[in-house]
Amino acid sequence: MDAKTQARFEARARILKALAHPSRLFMVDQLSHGERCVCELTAMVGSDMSTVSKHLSVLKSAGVVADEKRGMQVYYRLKMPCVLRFFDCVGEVIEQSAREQMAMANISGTKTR
Amino acid sequence: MDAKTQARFEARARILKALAHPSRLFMVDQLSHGERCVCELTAMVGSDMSTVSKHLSVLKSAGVVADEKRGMQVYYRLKMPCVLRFFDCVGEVIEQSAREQMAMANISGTKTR
DNA sequence: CAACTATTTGGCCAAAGCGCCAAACGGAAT
DNA sequence: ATTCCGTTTGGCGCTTTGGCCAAATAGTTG
Repeated sequence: MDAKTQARFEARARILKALAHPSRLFMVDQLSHGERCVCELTAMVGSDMSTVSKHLSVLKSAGVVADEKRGMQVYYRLKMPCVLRFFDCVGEVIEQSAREQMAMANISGTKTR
Repeated sequence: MDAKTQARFEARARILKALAHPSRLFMVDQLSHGERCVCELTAMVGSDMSTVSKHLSVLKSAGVVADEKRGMQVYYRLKMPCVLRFFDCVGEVIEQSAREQMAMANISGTKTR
């Protein structure tokens, strides 16, 4: 794997890594319905505001969201709505896995994984 | 965020986390061209075979790839080709970010990030 | 069976990620 | 100017990840 290829996949991995957290996915999902301020997201996610803020900054530096201070709050919005397409495929993977585990359980009493 | 929602996003995050590593993305990309055995992937990636094997097992338990032992080797194949669609969007994000950084650099000598 | 090959597993260690708390910041209101 | 509010940043423990090595496995070949 030459340096250029390496770099390309590292860049891709950075984006995916930014998305790879339940709270962050949830926030992306919320932002797909329109912009939200940190306080709204904090209330929805249910963790400390500092935690939420850090999650948002991860998404921001990955280029997935953008922020804008307006009045007293900071509003975040989804910058790359195409990330929503991920969810379709991810959903498929999950359902497929679920189906297979069912099938496995039926064929034998063998425990999956 | 109720428990059900929580669970849904955790499941999604697991998949993305499995993909969120340069070597694993590279392997997924390779597998999109057809199945490969561990030794082939090891040669391409350039790390220890044990490392590659562990990466593959991460992808496998996420349900992204499947393995099959044939002859002396274990062949892995892409189980959910839809993950390839991720790359398009990820590419967009990267290009978009690059463009913005360029613009930033032009407007002022301000350092980005 | 012994030697070999391809792969997986366990162990170790360094590095990264996560969540909370407390402190710093910046703008708004009094 | 002081206080207040929403937000970000720093720091600290804790868990997880990643990569190498060495050892265990499994199937093959001589």
